[in-house]
Amino acid sequence: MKAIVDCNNFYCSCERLFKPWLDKKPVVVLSNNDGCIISRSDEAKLLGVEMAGPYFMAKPLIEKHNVTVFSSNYNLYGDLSWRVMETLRILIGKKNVEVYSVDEAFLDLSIFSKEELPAIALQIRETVEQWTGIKVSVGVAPTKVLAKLANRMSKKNKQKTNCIMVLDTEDKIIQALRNTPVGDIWGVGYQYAQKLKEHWCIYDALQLRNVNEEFAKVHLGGVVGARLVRELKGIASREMEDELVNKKMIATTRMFGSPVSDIASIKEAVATYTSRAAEKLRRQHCAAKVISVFVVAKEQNHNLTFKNYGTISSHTILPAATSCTNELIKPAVALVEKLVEKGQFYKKAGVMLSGIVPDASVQGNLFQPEIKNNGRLLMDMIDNVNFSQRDDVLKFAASGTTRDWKMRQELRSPRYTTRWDELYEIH
DNA sequence: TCTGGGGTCCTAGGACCC
DNA sequence: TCTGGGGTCCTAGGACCC
Repeated sequence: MKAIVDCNNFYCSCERLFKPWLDKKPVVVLSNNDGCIISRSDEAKLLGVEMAGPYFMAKPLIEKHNVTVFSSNYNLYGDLSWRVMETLRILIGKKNVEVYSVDEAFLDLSIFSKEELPAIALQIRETVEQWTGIKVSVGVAPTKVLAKLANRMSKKNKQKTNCIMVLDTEDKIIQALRNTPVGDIWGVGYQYAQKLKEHWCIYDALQLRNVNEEFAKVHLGGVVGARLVRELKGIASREMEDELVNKKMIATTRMFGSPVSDIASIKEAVATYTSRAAEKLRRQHCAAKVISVFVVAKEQNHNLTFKNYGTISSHTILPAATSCTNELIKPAVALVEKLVEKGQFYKKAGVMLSGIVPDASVQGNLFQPEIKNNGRLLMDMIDNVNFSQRDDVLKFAASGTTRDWKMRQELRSPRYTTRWDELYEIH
């Protein structure tokens, strides 16, 4: 059996932890640039504040009901996430925990007997809350997809379920599937849900479970769909994954605080993103062979959908994989030069690193037979200083000093647990 | 001049997730 | 005026090879 542990309204819970007077009060957390709403407390949900809705549209409702609003504070969330995951690792063993996202982890519970599972689930929920202050929900079932489904149910009626749902019999599973709309299954997104309903009158999870694998293969994205249907049937087809797998792509992308047309500013932004991406790369002890840059033009025509419009990108293949910021900034800035048009306003830019290899195995080439790693020592030093002092004490000149393009983040709370000068104080 | 079958590798793009 | 950021996996199709 498998479980998924999911933190309830995670970002909101993190904020409340240090502001207990917000308990039972409506709270929301905004995305970067204070663009849209990415976490809501139960009270905010009840008021009808939409998930992923633009902040400016929800603002009247938010002000009317006195909802407390925060900009996202990823330092805080990241640290609390680590505490939750560490608690899980202590409780059921490092090997049996797969961190799936900042607020979710899968657990392999096959070391326990079926009879023990409800008690184990309860112990997990209580211990995490006691040790970290974060409330979690636990869903238990034979497969990951069914565990996700159980978790969803546990959250639906918290009084009744106590945030725990164990689907350990065929009857319970069938009942659960029947009550789950097809679009709420993990792995069925908007497109597939529409298609299933319109073309084949498949509305709930039980109906989807009863299709044959061929159908799933043809209509739900090949082997992915076939696996999904097997999982619904209770046949585990998404196994626990090894952690510590290195990322195959590393991206740093941001909206600008307001549209920018000045090419020098865009270069600064891209240089800054490159530094950040290179840090991530070094943290996993890797080097990258390909760097891509994209910019997104500001819409000029409101009939166009805001997403994906006006994105242009280009990439450079480096002579040898590297993780040195300076070696990456140079091609990145050259790409900006190539992409950006004079007079055009841009609202977003990003840097992506791919062709990622462990840095122990960096391949030289004919013209650059020997990879000198002096740069790496310098980089480590910079990373250490930036980590122990504060972000970007040391940075490359190309990143600029004024940063007019920086995103808005007007409502961020202190980084209580990761900065000495922002430590929580009791008076 | 015209012509097969089988394979690999790479990239772009689509779908999904939180 | 104002709509996030960071990932994954898979497939189709083109280039190239024997």
